[in-house]
Amino acid sequence: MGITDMIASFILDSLDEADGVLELQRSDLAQRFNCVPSQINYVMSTRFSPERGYIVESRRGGGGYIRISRVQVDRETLLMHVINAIGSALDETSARAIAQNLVNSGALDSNTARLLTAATSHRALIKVSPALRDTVRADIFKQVLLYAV
Amino acid sequence: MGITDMIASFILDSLDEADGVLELQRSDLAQRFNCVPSQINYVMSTRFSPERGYIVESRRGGGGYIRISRVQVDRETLLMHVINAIGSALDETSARAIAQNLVNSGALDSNTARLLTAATSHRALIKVSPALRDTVRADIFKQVLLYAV
DNA sequence: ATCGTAAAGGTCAGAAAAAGTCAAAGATAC
DNA sequence: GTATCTTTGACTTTTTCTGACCTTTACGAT
Repeated sequence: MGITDMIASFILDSLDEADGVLELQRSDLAQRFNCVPSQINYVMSTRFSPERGYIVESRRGGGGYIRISRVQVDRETLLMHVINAIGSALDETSARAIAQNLVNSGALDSNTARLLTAATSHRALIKVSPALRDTVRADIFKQVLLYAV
Repeated sequence: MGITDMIASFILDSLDEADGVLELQRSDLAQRFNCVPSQINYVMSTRFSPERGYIVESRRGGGGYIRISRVQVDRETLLMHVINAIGSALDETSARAIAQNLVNSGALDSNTARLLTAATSHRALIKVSPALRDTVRADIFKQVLLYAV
């Protein structure tokens, strides 16, 4: 088993103990596993991505941290399907449609849907280059579903 | 938790007790937290800026003081003010702070704030080129606020 | 009134403490 | 063999903390 998987399983264990929310320091963790700090970033992006049902927040500077939270199982079941279905790009029309569907199926209240639609609207993303726009829209959409629903 | 956050939360508590207006002495506070006085200025400018909804006044010389007051305005005025104040770029830290402050002042419910924070998070915008990121964040933020009004 | 001094608070730049990025080198799997 | 996944480290950015030096104000002494 490589370092990445050891670190990942350590974090998984800690998450269990800590009831789903864990705050740690990148350099500590790196030291514990005897690897460079940037390895931790790799673990985060490959093992604790939103697609896998985790929220990762961090802060730099003195007293900085990395916080990992697991989304609730119930919610996970509810939303993972949608999040996975979205994939890596999402056009505006589909975004509206998905939001509307989530409202229809009771998974989203209509206010949230409205804001989600606003956040991923053409107007909000007008400055993003057209080539990237759908990708960014997908990221925002997924991030909001994970966090805010 | 670093000194800055301890001082900030001490002030927040005192503000609550004191009904929104608080007068204190820089050197006292510094002594209480065992730090240099200029640390207090740092706390003021990073945690109690007007952007975050506070007014800080002060006076030098004998009997000098620092007065911190929390501003209260009605929801729509506040939202519009914020929308206008945001300008064309917004970094992630400020976005979070503004959202939190809008919650504190009752202009946003915490669900909306979470959504807003998620939609404008670093992770949601990671694919946007760094040069554009703060601009796009500002656009999304304003767009969502407009629909939240 | 004026001046001097002590008692505040303000500024700014640099050091220190984190975390992030990215590309290249090394492994592994097929 | 080659494509994908890991590992590493040099460099960057953000945030906090500190101290040396500056400005403003109050209060007495003259």
